[in-house]
Amino acid sequence: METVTENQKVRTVKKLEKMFGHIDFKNPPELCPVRDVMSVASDQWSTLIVLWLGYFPVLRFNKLKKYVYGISNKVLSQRLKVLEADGYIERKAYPEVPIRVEYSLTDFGQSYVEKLLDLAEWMHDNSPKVLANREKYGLL
Amino acid sequence: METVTENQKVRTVKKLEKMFGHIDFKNPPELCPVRDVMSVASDQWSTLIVLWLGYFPVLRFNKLKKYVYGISNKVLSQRLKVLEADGYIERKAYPEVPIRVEYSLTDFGQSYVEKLLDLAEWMHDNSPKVLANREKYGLL
DNA sequence: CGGAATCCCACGGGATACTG
DNA sequence: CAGTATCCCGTGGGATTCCG
Repeated sequence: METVTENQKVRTVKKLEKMFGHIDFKNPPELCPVRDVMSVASDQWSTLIVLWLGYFPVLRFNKLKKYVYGISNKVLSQRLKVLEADGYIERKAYPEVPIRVEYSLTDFGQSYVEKLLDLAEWMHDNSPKVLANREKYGLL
Repeated sequence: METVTENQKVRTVKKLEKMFGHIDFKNPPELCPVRDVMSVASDQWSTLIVLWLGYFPVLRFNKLKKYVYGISNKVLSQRLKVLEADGYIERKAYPEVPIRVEYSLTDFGQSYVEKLLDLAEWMHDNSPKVLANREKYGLL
């Protein structure tokens, strides 16, 4: 059970002040990190990909597809491209026959995984609570 | 610049082991917290809603719609319902005319915001790096 | 004011087949 | 093996209207 102190709340507000305080809603802000950057990396499939690459230091396309079960070829290669472009992962192709391609986290991606994993762990620990809520809510 | 030590990596793997280690890919796992719970709360619109409710202790529908600019009525009320069902937020309706409805974080939601904010801050701090990567990647 | 309802379209994304 | 290309479908979600 996590109790939230008033002090924590105040600190939270302060942080959010820095992130959101300056936004002018008349003129849509140029660029919002949460919208533009975080939404990409925190997409449902991308998070799974990144987490699995945090688990195994290096993975090939089809392994990844197996672990991130349910993902299609199209979406997987799409997400991999974006994650590479944004600097989270690295792609190494070996010109053998048949070709071999290895994906791994960059240092940047590794530090992202640490953060993401904090959240994932919290979700993991609290999912029973959420599911209980859901059910209770459904019964009303 | 964040350097990732080998020790950190090892701890990361250990955590992921606990979360993912037991999964059997032949039979799709019953329920995965990251897929089922996290994906809901970490949806792009939901994160923005939750963060704004961390900023302002209580918000009404139209205020929320203003802050989470770009969101439609439909999606906003949809997300609010889900967030309420999952226990992150609380909805209070005052039977005045015209009716007034106030949304706020539950204690549970507040503790979620703390976690989410950690990630958002990291994104905020690192978005320049990501955007630089993106551009460089685009030029190749 | 806070939504629910309706309509409608774009496009995200699944399945399959094909290629370097 | 690692994707790309194609096709096709479902639905998420935007705009608008209406109701309590």
